[in-house]
Amino acid sequence: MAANLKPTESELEILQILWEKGNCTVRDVHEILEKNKDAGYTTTLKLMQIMHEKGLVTRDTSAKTHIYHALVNQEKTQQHLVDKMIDNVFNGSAARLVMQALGNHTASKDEIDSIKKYLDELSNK
Amino acid sequence: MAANLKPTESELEILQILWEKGNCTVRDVHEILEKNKDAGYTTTLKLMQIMHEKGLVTRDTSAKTHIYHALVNQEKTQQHLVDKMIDNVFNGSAARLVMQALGNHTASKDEIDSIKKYLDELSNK
DNA sequence: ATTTGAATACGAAACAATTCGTATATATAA
DNA sequence: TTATATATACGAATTGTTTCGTATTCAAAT
Repeated sequence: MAANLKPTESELEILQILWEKGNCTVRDVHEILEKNKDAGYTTTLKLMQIMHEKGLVTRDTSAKTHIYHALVNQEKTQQHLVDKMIDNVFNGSAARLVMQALGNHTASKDEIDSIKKYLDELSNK
Repeated sequence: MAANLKPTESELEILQILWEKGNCTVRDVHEILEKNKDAGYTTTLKLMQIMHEKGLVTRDTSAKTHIYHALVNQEKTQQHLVDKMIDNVFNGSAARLVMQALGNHTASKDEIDSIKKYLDELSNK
């Protein structure tokens, strides 16, 4: 089953949690989600079941409480979404996206410095 | 009517054309869309009608053939989408998005230079 | 005047994403 | 052992997006 690189928004919220935590139960995920939005427990459960059907996550069902784990790669998924946005929203210009991203979103000095460093490495290749 | 800053994917495709061209008929838009995807004329028409209902575009209906014009601001829309992506996909880190955007998407030397210049201005403010 | 071509309007089907109610199983504490 | 709390499974309602068929209007060419 080919890994789906275009998760929906809800799926992405869940993936982010799984990427960070590694292994989670539905309840783990749900408790974190609840902080920012409100939806019932069974909604989260259903979403994660669908994600499993789609091959976005694996789960260990050996115990009563299942343990979920992200199956799609974080970087690849991010890359795919960024590429799509560059194409879809910025007419193919990565630079325009970058400036837009840094413009209003007040990156800290540290962040800006690390980006500069990164750019230097990039141009020296 | 509050301007909708979260256009759907199809709407975004149309907005991009309107942002670039300024004024367009449905046919203008449709002919450009057709190059990349295939969908019937009435599909494009319907989408643009819906966009009008939502307040994403205005149109001049004084002649038989209506003329459409984007009503939402390009930069604001882009900003909104980028912010959402930073939040949604990169856990709030603009820097991570920037690096991901520049990493694979091989920005040209010129682009990289202009980004550097931009960053310098940013840190001197 | 009639035909033809191109435009809009509108409804509805097809598809996708989200939400939640209810049934059922299972472990644990009383 | 029974009650309770917590899990999963599953179906279905709801909402949003996309697509297109068909009806109608209007202008221009014949």
